[in-house]
Amino acid sequence: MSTKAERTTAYIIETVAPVFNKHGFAGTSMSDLTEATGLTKGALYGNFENKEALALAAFEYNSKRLLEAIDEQLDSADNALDRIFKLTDFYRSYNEFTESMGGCPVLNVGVDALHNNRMLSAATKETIKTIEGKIALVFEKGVSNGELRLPVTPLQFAKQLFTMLQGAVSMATMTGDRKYLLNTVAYLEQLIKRELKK
Amino acid sequence: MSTKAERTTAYIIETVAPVFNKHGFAGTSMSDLTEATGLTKGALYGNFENKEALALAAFEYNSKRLLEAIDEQLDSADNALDRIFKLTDFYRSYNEFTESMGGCPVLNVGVDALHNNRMLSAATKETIKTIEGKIALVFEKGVSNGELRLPVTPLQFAKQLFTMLQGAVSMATMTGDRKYLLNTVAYLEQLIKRELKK
DNA sequence: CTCGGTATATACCATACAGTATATAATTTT
DNA sequence: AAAATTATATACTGTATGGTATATACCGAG
Repeated sequence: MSTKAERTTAYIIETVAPVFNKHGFAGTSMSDLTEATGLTKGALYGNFENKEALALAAFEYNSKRLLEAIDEQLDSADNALDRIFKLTDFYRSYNEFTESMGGCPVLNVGVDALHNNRMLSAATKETIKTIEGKIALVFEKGVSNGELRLPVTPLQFAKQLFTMLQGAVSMATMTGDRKYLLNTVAYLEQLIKRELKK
Repeated sequence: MSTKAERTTAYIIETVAPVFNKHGFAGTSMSDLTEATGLTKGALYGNFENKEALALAAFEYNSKRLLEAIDEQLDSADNALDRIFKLTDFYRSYNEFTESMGGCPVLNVGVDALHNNRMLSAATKETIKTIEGKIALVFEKGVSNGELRLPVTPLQFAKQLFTMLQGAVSMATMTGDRKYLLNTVAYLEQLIKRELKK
């Protein structure tokens, strides 16, 4: 079993993650975090070197949760097309899924950190690459086993798909209107059926 | 001619706009702004009530510039399809266009302000609505004069188009890779040609 | 159950923050 | 060009900031 200290560290990360994600790095103060956790600065600084390390751990936590959810979708079918459909369908309720994180970590941290924090910005770029890679892999297999055809390379198509999904995420986030997600996914599904099905 | 005071106010807004857009509301300090403008707090507070009023004026300035650029595209052809193509082509170099603003104001402020500033958040929502409306109007005319057909309502299609464009903007911004813009626009152009041309 | 180590709380530091009162300088108006 | 007005600079608040030193409480091993 995990030691008390480890559980405290984990508790801090979980609790702090949505706060950072919602209010950004500069918009989150250490006292916001003591308030959210019910702990004191001594506890926070005993477990993390500084504010940046905390923010990074918080993002990595959210990012990991997202990547695991995406993996779950992409592994829950036995053919490429259905895997992609699982993924697109997942995005229909993406807002609900990311609610406990304080919103989409890729979008929020990606935009917040860009001109403000090198490490956080690099971390979001890495997450984006990882997601695109995961999607591309599914397309690749689908092509190599003759299940589907692509107008461009698998990675290229994966990037295009993810871009459209992130567009919907971005619009749904900014406006608070989930329809952007629903409509985009509906469009993508018919596009995939029409263009990729062999 | 404009009075000196008016010119100072305008100068402050212009100078401050990219700073706010890059670093966000909480990430921008009043001393960042005195530094950027070469003026003192006295001057800033003489022209604006507080930091929030400054940030709002800065966003409105960037937003207006963007809306004018979009109008310019949508007015520079005599048929609906070419107007839309002007717009999509504009997004190929959207990163360059928004560089002097410190990035896309809709994306940056929309994400930054969401959980942090009601007025700024409302202002971005308004800008989004305006842009979608402008695009929808072009589609509407194109339909009513028999130039093109749409699978959904004009506003619905405009929203879908803008969502995809903003997705590319978002990805290009976060990764620093312009290809997201180029590829998305290329895709959109062939989509429009194939689906809307009557 | 007690001791040694570790984790958290408290109290504190220097600095930066948004904002203000007032003095001084610059611009309009007459 | 002087007077009246307005705009900017300076000097200053009180508070919040990230971070630290140290005291205290807690936990786990013996």
